[in-house]
Amino acid sequence: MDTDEELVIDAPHRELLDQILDKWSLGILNELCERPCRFNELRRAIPQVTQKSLTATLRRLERNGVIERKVVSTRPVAVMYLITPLGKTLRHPVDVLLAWASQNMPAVERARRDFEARGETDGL
Amino acid sequence: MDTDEELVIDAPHRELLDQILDKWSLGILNELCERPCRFNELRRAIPQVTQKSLTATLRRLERNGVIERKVVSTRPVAVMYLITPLGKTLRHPVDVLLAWASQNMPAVERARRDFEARGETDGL
DNA sequence: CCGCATCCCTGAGGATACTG
DNA sequence: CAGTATCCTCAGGGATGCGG
Repeated sequence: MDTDEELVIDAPHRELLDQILDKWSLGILNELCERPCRFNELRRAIPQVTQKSLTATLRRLERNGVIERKVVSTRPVAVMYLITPLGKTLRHPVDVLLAWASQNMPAVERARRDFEARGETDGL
Repeated sequence: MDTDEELVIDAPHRELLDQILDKWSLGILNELCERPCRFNELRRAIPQVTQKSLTATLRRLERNGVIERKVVSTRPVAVMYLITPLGKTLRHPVDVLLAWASQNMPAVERARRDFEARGETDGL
Protein backbone atom coordinates (compact mmCIF):
# COMPACT_ATOMS: atom_id res chain seq x y z
CA MET A 1 0.00 0.00 0.00
CA ASP A 2 2.44 2.66 1.11
CA THR A 3 5.69 2.94 -0.73
CA ASP A 4 8.70 4.64 0.75
CA GLU A 5 7.55 7.19 3.25
CA GLU A 6 9.39 10.18 4.62
CA LEU A 7 10.10 9.46 8.25
CA VAL A 8 9.20 12.28 10.55
CA ILE A 9 11.18 11.94 13.71
CA ASP A 10 11.72 8.23 14.23
CA ALA A 11 8.85 6.30 12.76
CA PRO A 12 10.18 2.93 13.93
CA HIS A 13 10.84 4.38 17.36
CA ARG A 14 7.40 5.91 17.50
CA GLU A 15 5.84 2.61 16.59
CA LEU A 16 7.84 0.77 19.21
CA LEU A 17 6.92 3.25 21.89
CA ASP A 18 3.29 3.01 20.86
CA GLN A 19 3.41 -0.72 21.36
CA ILE A 20 5.09 -0.55 24.72
CA LEU A 21 3.53 2.51 26.29
CA ASP A 22 -0.04 1.73 25.41
CA LYS A 23 -3.04 1.65 27.66
CA TRP A 24 -2.31 -1.55 29.61
CA SER A 25 1.36 -2.28 29.00
CA LEU A 26 2.78 -0.21 31.81
CA GLY A 27 0.54 -1.88 34.35
CA ILE A 28 1.38 -5.34 33.10
CA LEU A 29 5.09 -4.62 32.94
CA ASN A 30 4.95 -3.23 36.42
CA GLU A 31 3.23 -6.34 37.69
CA LEU A 32 5.63 -8.70 35.96
CA CYS A 33 8.61 -6.78 37.31
CA GLU A 34 7.50 -7.84 40.77
CA ARG A 35 6.90 -11.49 40.01
CA PRO A 36 5.96 -13.87 37.21
CA CYS A 37 2.21 -14.07 36.82
CA ARG A 38 -0.36 -16.35 35.31
CA PHE A 39 -3.04 -15.05 33.05
CA ASN A 40 -5.76 -14.79 35.65
CA GLU A 41 -3.38 -13.36 38.20
CA LEU A 42 -2.86 -10.47 35.83
CA ARG A 43 -6.57 -10.09 35.35
CA ARG A 44 -6.98 -9.90 39.10
CA ALA A 45 -4.10 -7.45 39.41
CA ILE A 46 -5.55 -5.17 36.75
CA PRO A 47 -9.29 -5.56 37.14
CA GLN A 48 -10.23 -3.01 34.49
CA VAL A 49 -8.70 -4.89 31.60
CA THR A 50 -10.85 -7.29 29.61
CA GLN A 51 -9.68 -10.70 28.62
CA LYS A 52 -9.39 -9.67 25.00
CA SER A 53 -7.31 -6.61 25.65
CA LEU A 54 -5.13 -8.47 28.09
CA THR A 55 -4.44 -11.20 25.57
CA ALA A 56 -3.72 -8.67 22.85
CA THR A 57 -1.38 -6.65 25.04
CA LEU A 58 0.48 -9.72 26.27
CA ARG A 59 0.94 -10.89 22.70
CA ARG A 60 2.25 -7.52 21.66
CA LEU A 61 4.67 -7.36 24.55
CA GLU A 62 5.82 -10.89 23.85
CA ARG A 63 6.32 -10.07 20.20
CA ASN A 64 8.52 -7.15 21.14
CA GLY A 65 10.58 -9.31 23.43
CA VAL A 66 9.88 -7.58 26.72
CA ILE A 67 7.94 -10.46 28.26
CA GLU A 68 8.06 -14.21 27.86
CA ARG A 69 5.18 -16.65 27.71
CA LYS A 70 5.82 -20.05 29.27
CA VAL A 71 3.28 -22.81 28.79
CA VAL A 72 3.31 -25.46 31.48
CA SER A 73 1.60 -28.58 30.21
CA THR A 74 0.02 -29.61 33.46
CA ARG A 75 -3.51 -30.86 33.67
CA PRO A 76 -5.50 -27.71 32.98
CA VAL A 77 -2.90 -25.83 30.98
CA ALA A 78 -1.01 -23.27 33.01
CA VAL A 79 0.62 -20.26 31.38
CA MET A 80 3.27 -18.15 33.00
CA TYR A 81 4.22 -14.66 31.91
CA LEU A 82 7.57 -13.28 32.96
CA ILE A 83 9.62 -10.23 32.27
CA THR A 84 12.67 -10.69 30.06
CA PRO A 85 16.07 -9.07 30.55
CA LEU A 86 15.13 -6.68 27.77
CA GLY A 87 11.89 -5.93 29.58
CA LYS A 88 13.80 -5.12 32.74
CA THR A 89 15.76 -2.45 30.94
CA LEU A 90 12.47 -0.69 30.34
CA ARG A 91 12.04 -0.04 34.01
CA HIS A 92 14.36 2.89 34.18
CA PRO A 93 12.92 4.89 31.26
CA VAL A 94 9.40 4.21 32.46
CA ASP A 95 10.36 5.16 35.97
CA VAL A 96 11.76 8.47 34.79
CA LEU A 97 8.55 9.10 32.92
CA LEU A 98 6.34 8.28 35.86
CA ALA A 99 8.52 10.38 38.12
CA TRP A 100 8.00 13.29 35.76
CA ALA A 101 4.26 12.72 35.78
CA SER A 102 4.14 12.55 39.56
CA GLN A 103 6.25 15.58 40.00
CA ASN A 104 4.50 17.76 37.47
CA MET A 105 0.94 16.66 37.90
CA PRO A 106 0.12 19.72 40.01
CA ALA A 107 1.55 22.05 37.38
CA VAL A 108 -0.41 20.25 34.70
CA GLU A 109 -3.62 20.49 36.65
CA ARG A 110 -3.03 24.16 37.20
CA ALA A 111 -2.45 24.61 33.48
CA ARG A 112 -5.66 22.77 32.75
CA ARG A 113 -7.68 25.01 35.02
CA ASP A 114 -6.03 28.05 33.48
CA PHE A 115 -6.89 26.75 30.06
CA GLU A 116 -10.54 26.21 30.84
CA ALA A 117 -10.77 29.60 32.53
CA ARG A 118 -9.13 31.31 29.58
CA GLY A 119 -11.59 29.74 27.17
CA GLU A 120 -13.44 33.04 26.69
CA THR A 121 -10.65 35.58 26.37
CA ASP A 122 -9.38 33.68 23.38
CA GLY A 123 -11.31 35.41 20.67
CA LEU A 124 -10.40 33.42 17.59
CA MET B 1 11.91 -7.21 50.43
CA ASP B 2 13.74 -4.40 48.76
CA THR B 3 12.98 -0.83 49.58
CA ASP B 4 12.86 0.54 46.07
CA GLU B 5 9.81 2.48 45.14
CA GLU B 6 6.98 0.74 43.45
CA LEU B 7 5.84 2.29 40.22
CA VAL B 8 2.34 3.46 40.68
CA ILE B 9 0.26 3.80 37.59
CA ASP B 10 -3.04 5.33 38.43
CA ALA B 11 -5.61 6.67 36.05
CA PRO B 12 -4.53 10.33 36.16
CA HIS B 13 -0.92 9.46 35.38
CA ARG B 14 -1.91 7.16 32.58
CA GLU B 15 -4.18 9.79 31.13
CA LEU B 16 -1.50 12.44 31.29
CA LEU B 17 1.05 10.23 29.59
CA ASP B 18 -1.50 9.32 26.94
CA GLN B 19 -2.01 12.98 26.18
CA ILE B 20 1.66 13.80 25.97
CA LEU B 21 3.11 10.71 24.35
CA ASP B 22 0.53 10.34 21.63
CA LYS B 23 1.04 9.96 17.93
CA TRP B 24 2.14 13.49 17.05
CA SER B 25 3.10 15.09 20.34
CA LEU B 26 6.71 13.97 20.43
CA GLY B 27 7.36 15.33 16.98
CA ILE B 28 5.73 18.65 17.77
CA LEU B 29 7.51 18.96 21.10
CA ASN B 30 10.76 18.14 19.42
CA GLU B 31 10.17 20.83 16.82
CA LEU B 32 9.17 23.45 19.37
CA CYS B 33 12.20 22.66 21.50
CA GLU B 34 14.31 23.88 18.60
CA ARG B 35 12.41 27.07 17.94
CA PRO B 36 8.96 28.64 18.20
CA CYS B 37 6.85 27.76 15.19
CA ARG B 38 3.74 28.96 13.44
CA PHE B 39 0.95 26.65 12.51
CA ASN B 40 1.99 26.08 8.94
CA GLU B 41 5.62 25.78 9.89
CA LEU B 42 4.67 22.81 11.98
CA ARG B 43 2.67 21.36 9.12
CA ARG B 44 5.68 21.65 6.91
CA ALA B 45 7.94 20.17 9.56
CA ILE B 46 5.64 17.20 10.03
CA PRO B 47 4.10 16.65 6.62
CA GLN B 48 2.10 13.56 7.56
CA VAL B 49 -0.10 15.29 10.06
CA THR B 50 -3.45 16.72 8.95
CA GLN B 51 -4.70 20.15 10.06
CA LYS B 52 -7.31 18.53 12.20
CA SER B 53 -4.91 16.29 14.05
CA LEU B 54 -2.35 19.05 14.34
CA THR B 55 -4.92 21.44 15.78
CA ALA B 56 -6.18 18.80 18.18
CA THR B 57 -2.70 17.86 19.34
CA LEU B 58 -1.66 21.48 19.79
CA ARG B 59 -4.79 22.17 21.81
CA ARG B 60 -4.16 19.15 23.99
CA LEU B 61 -0.54 20.11 24.59
CA GLU B 62 -1.57 23.67 25.36
CA ARG B 63 -4.22 22.47 27.77
CA ASN B 64 -1.64 20.42 29.63
CA GLY B 65 0.67 23.40 29.86
CA VAL B 66 3.60 22.08 27.87
CA ILE B 67 3.23 24.53 24.99
CA GLU B 68 1.93 28.06 24.69
CA ARG B 69 -0.18 29.58 21.94
CA LYS B 70 0.51 33.22 21.17
CA VAL B 71 -1.79 35.11 18.82
CA VAL B 72 -0.21 38.06 17.07
CA SER B 73 -2.91 40.35 15.75
CA THR B 74 -1.09 41.44 12.65
CA ARG B 75 -2.77 41.79 9.30
CA PRO B 76 -3.31 38.14 8.39
CA VAL B 77 -3.47 36.71 11.90
CA ALA B 78 -0.24 35.07 12.95
CA VAL B 79 -0.11 32.36 15.63
CA MET B 80 3.02 31.31 17.41
CA TYR B 81 3.48 28.11 19.31
CA LEU B 82 6.26 27.86 21.83
CA ILE B 83 7.45 25.41 24.42
CA THR B 84 6.83 26.33 28.06
CA PRO B 85 9.22 25.80 30.97
CA LEU B 86 7.08 22.84 31.95
CA GLY B 87 7.35 21.53 28.43
CA LYS B 88 11.12 21.78 28.59
CA THR B 89 11.19 19.51 31.60
CA LEU B 90 9.68 16.83 29.39
CA ARG B 91 12.79 16.69 27.30
CA HIS B 92 14.76 14.56 29.67
CA PRO B 93 12.18 11.82 30.22
CA VAL B 94 11.43 11.67 26.53
CA ASP B 95 15.10 11.62 25.75
CA VAL B 96 15.66 8.68 28.06
CA LEU B 97 12.81 6.89 26.39
CA LEU B 98 14.10 7.54 22.89
CA ALA B 99 17.57 6.51 23.97
CA TRP B 100 16.13 3.23 25.18
CA ALA B 101 14.32 2.74 21.90
CA SER B 102 17.44 3.48 19.88
CA GLN B 103 19.59 1.23 21.93
CA ASN B 104 17.23 -1.71 22.05
CA MET B 105 15.70 -1.56 18.61
CA PRO B 106 17.96 -4.34 17.34
CA ALA B 107 16.98 -6.60 20.23
CA VAL B 108 13.34 -5.84 19.63
CA GLU B 109 13.61 -6.61 15.95
CA ARG B 110 15.33 -9.86 16.74
CA ALA B 111 12.55 -10.72 19.17
CA ARG B 112 9.96 -9.95 16.51
CA ARG B 113 11.60 -12.24 14.00
CA ASP B 114 11.85 -14.95 16.63
CA PHE B 115 8.21 -14.48 17.42
CA GLU B 116 7.08 -14.77 13.82
CA ALA B 117 9.33 -17.77 13.26
CA ARG B 118 8.00 -19.47 16.36
CA GLY B 119 4.44 -18.84 15.29
CA GLU B 120 4.73 -21.29 12.37
CA THR B 121 6.36 -24.17 14.18
CA ASP B 122 4.11 -23.80 17.16
CA GLY B 123 0.95 -23.85 15.14
CA LEU B 124 -0.96 -22.10 17.87
C1' DC C 1 -7.75 -22.53 33.39
C1' DC C 2 -6.29 -20.16 29.10
C1' DG C 3 -7.60 -17.61 25.26
C1' DC C 4 -9.54 -17.55 20.54
C1' DA C 5 -13.80 -16.10 17.70
C1' DT C 6 -17.69 -13.18 16.87
C1' DC C 7 -20.63 -9.14 17.02
C1' DC C 8 -20.99 -4.41 17.93
C1' DC C 9 -20.08 0.20 19.15
C1' DT C 10 -17.30 4.14 19.94
C1' DG C 11 -14.01 7.46 18.73
C1' DA C 12 -9.44 8.83 16.75
C1' DG C 13 -8.02 10.52 12.81
C1' DG C 14 -7.85 11.25 7.42
C1' DA C 15 -9.96 13.97 3.35
C1' DT C 16 -12.32 17.82 1.83
C1' DA C 17 -14.60 22.26 1.82
C1' DC C 18 -15.41 26.62 3.85
C1' DT C 19 -14.71 31.13 6.96
C1' DG C 20 -12.17 35.29 9.58
C1' DC D 1 -2.69 32.21 7.38
C1' DA D 2 -5.11 29.62 10.91
C1' DG D 3 -8.33 27.32 11.84
C1' DT D 4 -13.70 25.16 11.99
C1' DA D 5 -17.20 21.94 10.12
C1' DT D 6 -18.60 17.69 7.92
C1' DC D 7 -18.24 13.15 6.30
C1' DC D 8 -16.20 8.64 6.44
C1' DT D 9 -13.27 4.83 7.57
C1' DC D 10 -11.25 1.63 10.44
C1' DA D 11 -8.83 -0.17 14.38
C1' DG D 12 -9.54 -0.72 19.56
C1' DG D 13 -11.77 -2.69 22.76
C1' DG D 14 -16.18 -4.28 25.57
C1' DA D 15 -19.50 -8.42 25.86
C1' DT D 16 -20.41 -12.98 25.18
C1' DG D 17 -19.81 -17.80 23.82
C1' DC D 18 -16.98 -21.77 22.58
C1' DG D 19 -12.82 -24.97 22.48
C1' DG D 20 -8.47 -27.20 24.11
